[in-house]
Amino acid sequence: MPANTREKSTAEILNEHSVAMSVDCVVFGYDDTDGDLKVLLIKSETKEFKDQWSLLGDLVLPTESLNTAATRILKKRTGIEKVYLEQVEAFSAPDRHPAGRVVTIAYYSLIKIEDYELNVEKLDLEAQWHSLRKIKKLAFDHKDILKICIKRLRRGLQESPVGFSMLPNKFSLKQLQNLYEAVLGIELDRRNFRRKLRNNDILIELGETQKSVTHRPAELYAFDKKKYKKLLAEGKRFSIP
Amino acid sequence: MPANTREKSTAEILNEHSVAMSVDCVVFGYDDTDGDLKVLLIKSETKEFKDQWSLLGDLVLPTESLNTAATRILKKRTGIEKVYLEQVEAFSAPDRHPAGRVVTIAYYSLIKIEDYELNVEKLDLEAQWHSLRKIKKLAFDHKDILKICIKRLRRGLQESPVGFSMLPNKFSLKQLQNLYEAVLGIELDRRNFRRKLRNNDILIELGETQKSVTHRPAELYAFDKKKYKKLLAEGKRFSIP
DNA sequence: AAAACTTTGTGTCATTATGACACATTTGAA
DNA sequence: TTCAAATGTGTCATAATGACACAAAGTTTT
Repeated sequence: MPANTREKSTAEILNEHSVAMSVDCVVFGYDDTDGDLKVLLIKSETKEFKDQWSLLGDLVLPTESLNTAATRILKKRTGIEKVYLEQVEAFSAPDRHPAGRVVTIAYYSLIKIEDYELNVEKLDLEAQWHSLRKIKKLAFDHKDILKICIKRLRRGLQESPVGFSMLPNKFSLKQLQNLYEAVLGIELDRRNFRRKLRNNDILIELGETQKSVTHRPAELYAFDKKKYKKLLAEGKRFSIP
Repeated sequence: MPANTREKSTAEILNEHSVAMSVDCVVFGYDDTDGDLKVLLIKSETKEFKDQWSLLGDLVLPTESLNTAATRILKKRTGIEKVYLEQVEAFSAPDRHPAGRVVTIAYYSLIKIEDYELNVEKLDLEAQWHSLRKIKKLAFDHKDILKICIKRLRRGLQESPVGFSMLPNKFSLKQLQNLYEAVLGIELDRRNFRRKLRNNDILIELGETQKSVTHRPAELYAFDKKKYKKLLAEGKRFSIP
């Protein structure tokens, strides 16, 4: 790709074209206690955005891939190693960072809030969950990034079974529906939702029921990866609604 | 995002984390004469990939956004200014470029082959069209990039009316169907395809017909942006099939 | 001039997916 | 025992889809 020149070496040219790169992660979690989709945020460490909340990000090291950087950031900020992670988009407005040129690659990631909470004390984690609908302003262009990431999450949720990454391993269909409603921002008919799930056949009924509820307890299910692969192998696609 | 430190300035830190960035464009065109989806390629200018074909790319300048870089590359390589352009994904394997660290952002772009051909002589353009199904090997990781871009194009084609960017302003439904079949790699039923188009109501019948064909001439249509906006405003989505 | 050829253009029908909706079931609490 | 508050299931009308056959408009051939 470098233009042909007589004077400069390729290495010099690369060096002259260098810019700082960062990775910013939108970490989604679903809180069934209040039915809100939440995002992990930290207080910005950049003085220009003092006291403002920001996404979880860091500069990319010169020798690591972007996925590695994203994984590293998530490990550092949540203590969790294996997370659902998806690259979303590069944000590159030349003036997006006050200290200089920084191109950032946005990722979104899905974790179980309970997994994070387990690590908070042990690892002295500082990120906090914020309800999506309450987030007004963020540092840098992080609000834009968040917006795009939500779009992507919505799409993902409708055409692949990613939602389970935000639920406990055992969950009720009601919880699953709540999650879909929270993310998509629409109401779903319980009966139609359940029918759809039944037709897709990607869940396994655990034979257990919800405990300590003051009404009829719900059946608990788990996502069955094998069933899902089988569905894909048959050329079918998971889709909601 | 930069870590807090006592010694180094933020500018220094950014500098130490700098890497070269490039933009690589997959330029798609549809050739109705042979029914093939094609891609513009040039001979690689990097000595390690001498005589190999490569995507249209360049290093990103320190002050331009990625979209600006992509537009600049397309202008230079095709002479066309207003093109359909979509950012796809960042490719960041640390060893993907032999001369050093270069993270590349892939774009795909749709143009009319005829528009390109109009400029070839005038601007002495060197890129050439290659049938997708004949491309075996490309420089760098460009084959991987191409693969991902095709996926994205397929998705785009099914859920938004982007195909028209690769057709002449006046086209027959047969041409449109050929394009869909070429891109998606599947056969479509003519009657069902036309019904779908009719239901989406985004075309305008021009009242003209195909000329100099040895059989019944086809009606010519144009894509109607207003109709499409109206469709979206009604909350409906364009989809094929 | 008529017949043959080639491709465009349209309609029907069975099947499947969707959206709207009502009632029975299971638990704990009163 | 009854009540309250959920979970869980079935039906029906409508819309979307896939499979399919025949008529229409040109050109070429005879």
